[in-house]
Amino acid sequence: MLPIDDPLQNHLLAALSADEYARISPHLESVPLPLGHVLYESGRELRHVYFPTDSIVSLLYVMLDGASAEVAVVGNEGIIGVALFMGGETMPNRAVVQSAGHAYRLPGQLLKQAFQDSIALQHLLLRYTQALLTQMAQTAVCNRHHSLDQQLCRWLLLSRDRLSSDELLMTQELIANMLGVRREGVTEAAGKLQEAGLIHYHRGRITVVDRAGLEARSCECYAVVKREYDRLLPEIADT
Amino acid sequence: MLPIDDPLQNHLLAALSADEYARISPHLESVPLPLGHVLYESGRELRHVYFPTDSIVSLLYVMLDGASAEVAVVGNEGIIGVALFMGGETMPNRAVVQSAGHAYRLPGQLLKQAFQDSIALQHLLLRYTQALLTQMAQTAVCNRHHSLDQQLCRWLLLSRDRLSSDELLMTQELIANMLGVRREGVTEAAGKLQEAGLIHYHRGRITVVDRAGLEARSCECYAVVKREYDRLLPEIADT
DNA sequence: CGCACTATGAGCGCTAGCGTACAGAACTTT
DNA sequence: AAAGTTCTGTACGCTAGCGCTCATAGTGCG
Repeated sequence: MLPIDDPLQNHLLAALSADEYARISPHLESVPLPLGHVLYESGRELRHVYFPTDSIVSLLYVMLDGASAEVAVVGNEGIIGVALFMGGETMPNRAVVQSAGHAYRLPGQLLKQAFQDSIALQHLLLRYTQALLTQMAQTAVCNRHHSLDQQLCRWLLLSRDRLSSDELLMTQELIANMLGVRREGVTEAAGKLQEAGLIHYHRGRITVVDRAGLEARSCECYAVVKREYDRLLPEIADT
Repeated sequence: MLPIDDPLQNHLLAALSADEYARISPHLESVPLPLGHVLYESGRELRHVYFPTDSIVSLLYVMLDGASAEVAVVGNEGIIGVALFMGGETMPNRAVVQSAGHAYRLPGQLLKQAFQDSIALQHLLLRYTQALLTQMAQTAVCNRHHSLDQQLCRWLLLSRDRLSSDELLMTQELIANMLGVRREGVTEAAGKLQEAGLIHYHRGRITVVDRAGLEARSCECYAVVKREYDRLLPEIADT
């Protein structure tokens, strides 16, 4: 059993060879990620990349009028800050902590260097980025075609997978912000799911009771994304 | 003035150094891309990558029930087949010709090799991929929050930019499929735009009359995406 | 214990876009 | 010229989700 806050809880870090890991591990720094904390602000310079361990971070776009929508979610399977090794340096999305926990961060320069020096790391990060690409594409599709009910199922499953726990600490208000819908809409949809015995929730604490039921009720988007993550990053498949 | 069908009409190819270009140009093969042609089918093996010159290709996800939604659009600023150098080999999106024209294709193996060998090419393609990432993210946001009117404006502008021509050959039916909406909805929205004097259309031929007007009527999504493309790929800025 | 705050529930009118059906107009083929 | 096909316009009832408002029930704190 790993300690509560171990870098290797992050699957990308865990997938590194002993050599690679030895090289960067001295520079890894543990940071607590409180709920709502903004890890990265749209368009800003990226100083560090973050490897979540037991936290979840949402990438969202915030519109001029303040409304927002999540475009992807990152947990211990991934990394925040792909723009660094992709060469763009910045990106137009905010990164917000959606489920409190921890992450390890690494100075951007070090990651860039490692990316150049190690083909294996490069391949790993690029495959992760492709998975992220798929997640974003599927979010677009889901936003277009699927009902709030279905989207909520997808979202709960994505969160559950990334925490490896059936208990999620998040209010309906927060979920509404992520999905870019009304809070009341989430209340209603969540009510139906509870009615159906798939989840149980109470004041900011959601428990997934029937995971298979959620999958059945979700749209295909969840499965498509999960399949791509599993295919592209076999080293992380566990849930 | 470039000849009608010159590889250098593709901005990525044009951005290569003389050396790099000399190395791959013997393997470039011109292919005509008729309207509706499926360049790549979801999940299939990728034999070639395609560099559009005077055509536009849509990446779309096709759902189990047959409904579809575009997740990104690629023209002469880009390349079809990022999954090859990203390491995933396949992706869950179909690539369909949305505006007829031509592209140059290159055997996948050759591109992979070139990607490994040339840092400059690598950086170029990764920056392009990041721009694509932004486009997908913004599509997700747009699908969530913006009206069909606004989305149509965005879409017309994206197409116009990629053709460098005010005349687009596409039916409302086609546009509806891309946007993932009803054909009647497009008829109505396009009617309003024509009413307002921004476009003129007639049986599959749309003319952008007032480009600035379209931008003003579009949501911020168009501008966000355009700004990122211009920033990440300065060598392509022309429109 | 009482008070303030936070999370959830519920109601109501409104609108965008859907599904469907049909009609006319323009272009193509014979 | 006639017939068929493709594209566009119009209409109508329907539903999901919005914006808003207010009520209730837990929770934490002085």
